[in-house]
Amino acid sequence: MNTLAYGLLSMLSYSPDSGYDLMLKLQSLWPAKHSQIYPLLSQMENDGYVRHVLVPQTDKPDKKVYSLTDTGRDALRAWLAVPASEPVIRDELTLKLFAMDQGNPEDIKRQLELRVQYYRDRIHWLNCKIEAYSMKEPPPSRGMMLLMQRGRFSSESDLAWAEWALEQLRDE
Amino acid sequence: MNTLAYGLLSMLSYSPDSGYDLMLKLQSLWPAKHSQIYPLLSQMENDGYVRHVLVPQTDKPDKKVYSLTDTGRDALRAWLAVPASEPVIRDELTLKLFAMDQGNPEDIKRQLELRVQYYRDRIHWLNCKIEAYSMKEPPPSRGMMLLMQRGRFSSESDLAWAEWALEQLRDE
DNA sequence: TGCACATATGTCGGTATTTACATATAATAA
DNA sequence: TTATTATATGTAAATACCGACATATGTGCA
Repeated sequence: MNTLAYGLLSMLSYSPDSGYDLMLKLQSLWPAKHSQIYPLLSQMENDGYVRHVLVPQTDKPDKKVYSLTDTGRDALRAWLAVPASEPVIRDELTLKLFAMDQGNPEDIKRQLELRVQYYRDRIHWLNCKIEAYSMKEPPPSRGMMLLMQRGRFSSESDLAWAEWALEQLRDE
Repeated sequence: MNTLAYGLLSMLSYSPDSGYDLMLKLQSLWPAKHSQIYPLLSQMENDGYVRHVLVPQTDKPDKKVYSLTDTGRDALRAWLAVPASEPVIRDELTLKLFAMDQGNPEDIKRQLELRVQYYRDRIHWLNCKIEAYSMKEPPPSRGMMLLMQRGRFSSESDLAWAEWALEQLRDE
């Protein structure tokens, strides 16, 4: 039971779901490919944390819908009580900025511009999501709201930094 | 040559350094354990990107000091020109917030408080580092300043969010 | 009809990363 | 004296993660 496994349990605590959809929904919280998700779900089922039923579909391929077992819900509860480990951020751009004196300034500027666009897109996506959720009945969970606000906070701050950094570089 | 390897080349582009010190200095940019650094440095030396000399010390154990070769500097320059991949953030706390309705609210609050302290410490550490650098002669590289400012931006924003989130939870 | 694409699940091989095991030197504190 | 800590380097085993390969269904478009 690694962090990804608890991420799956967390998702399933809301509602049963297929591996495919779990994979899509997890991307913003704990990115993982389907090749990591599917075997992990089998293993978790083998260990008794989840179970699945086959759901036939007419408009799409059939799917396996997983749900929490009591064991799974207990494991989730226990995990929630232990302090979260520190966040890890891996961003190649920080390394390139660090070494930028060795390269072409234009290349670095182009990469910062790409990053500015990345953050703008992210903010737009978040705003759409927040709007969609605010229309929902019943209103989404507290945790969900906290997370979406966090996305806003940090994306706005990252965007502000990237734009500021670009100005710094243009001034030279 | 993976991202970590380019991180090492980036560090070495400033000055020759030991594997041990490279490991320490990389923690804030691309975290890695010594067990990953040492074999990678050997391999990079084998491939001609770096070379090392043995430096005896009297107050500490002897060390291997690595430096860039011309091949290494060329590789670094080429890497700087290709667009950086998107950042990856892995934070267990986001998953726990997402699933918090399943657990004890007090546990979540405690973890948010720990995180508030984490960001405060980080900001303090960054401020010390920025002050230390601003006294240096000659002044540090542009990239270094951009990175330290980024650390400030995002830590302040994360701190603000964590404190806001705690208030939200206390209000219930 | 053929093609591309989203949905859906899976395996395999390789790379990246961590944890644990191992060793050695020098300073410092108990 | 002994223990601990920081410095310094390394290996081995296990885990986490990714990219490629593989297959199949249903939709929409040319």
